[in-house]
Amino acid sequence: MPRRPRTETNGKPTDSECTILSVLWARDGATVREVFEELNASHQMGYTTVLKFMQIMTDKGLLTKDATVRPQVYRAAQPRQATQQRLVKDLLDRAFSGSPGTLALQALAMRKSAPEELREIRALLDTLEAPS
Amino acid sequence: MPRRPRTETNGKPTDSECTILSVLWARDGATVREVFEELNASHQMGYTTVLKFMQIMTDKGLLTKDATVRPQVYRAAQPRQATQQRLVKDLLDRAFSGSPGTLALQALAMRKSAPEELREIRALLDTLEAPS
DNA sequence: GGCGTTATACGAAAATATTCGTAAAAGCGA
DNA sequence: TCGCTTTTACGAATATTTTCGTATAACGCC
Repeated sequence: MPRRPRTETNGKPTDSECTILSVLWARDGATVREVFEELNASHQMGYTTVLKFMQIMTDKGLLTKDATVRPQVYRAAQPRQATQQRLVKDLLDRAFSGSPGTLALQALAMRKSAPEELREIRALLDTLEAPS
Repeated sequence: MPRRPRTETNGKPTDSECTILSVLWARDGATVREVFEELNASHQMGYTTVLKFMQIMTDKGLLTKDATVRPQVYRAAQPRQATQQRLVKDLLDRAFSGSPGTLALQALAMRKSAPEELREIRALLDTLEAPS
């Protein structure tokens, strides 16, 4: 008989949660309907499905909601970068032998990036390579 | 009454599957026991659990197994890079607004990378920046 | 060949994630 | 205020992932 509950949270938001967070990061506050409008276009997700996710995420502490305004406004509880950092760390450990360089290479090779970003990366490389 | 089966596979291996793939990528072929030994150290995962995963993954086409040798030997069915690519793409779309540069930056800022990798990245940046 | 050990197959419980229906609550005009 | 629309709350079916127990098969040795 199967057992062993194993309660271990890696703290990482699920795929769907990331999708929703992504929308919120780009807007700094949005109603369920607004999020729904955007997700319904790309993914096919019902209104109450989105609502439910946002409620669950609020319970988990991933979102905060302002209930003083009528259509309630939700916001990401954690800064974007902090969450992204967790996601990257997880992917790194799980599928890149913890090698950030390999991951960075794969990411850059994926699509063409903005020249601006490339310059930023170069700058970061400078600080990383020349510590002294 | 809840419905809507929704059968949509994003093709991405699950977290546990990635963990196992990671071990196989580093060895080019391993028995269940070998994978187990390694995972039991880091994560706490029972022997049959690992076995089951590897069987499921074989069914899914993620692994191949050589049943001609006695302790059967498993291998990743897809090249490492191809799978990593899929994972990166998914993360990119889901949490980085599709911006590879941002992801690369986060990855590099995470831990210190080998100087060698940094040079590789710089080289890649050169080809990306100076097309002509 | 018989026996103890290791390996594989099979099945299913438990935990988690995803999807909505439905009903109650809140707003809004007429 | 009454009825209609929009928003929230709640609960639950489904699907997916993770976890193993147990049973069977294969080996290795004596």
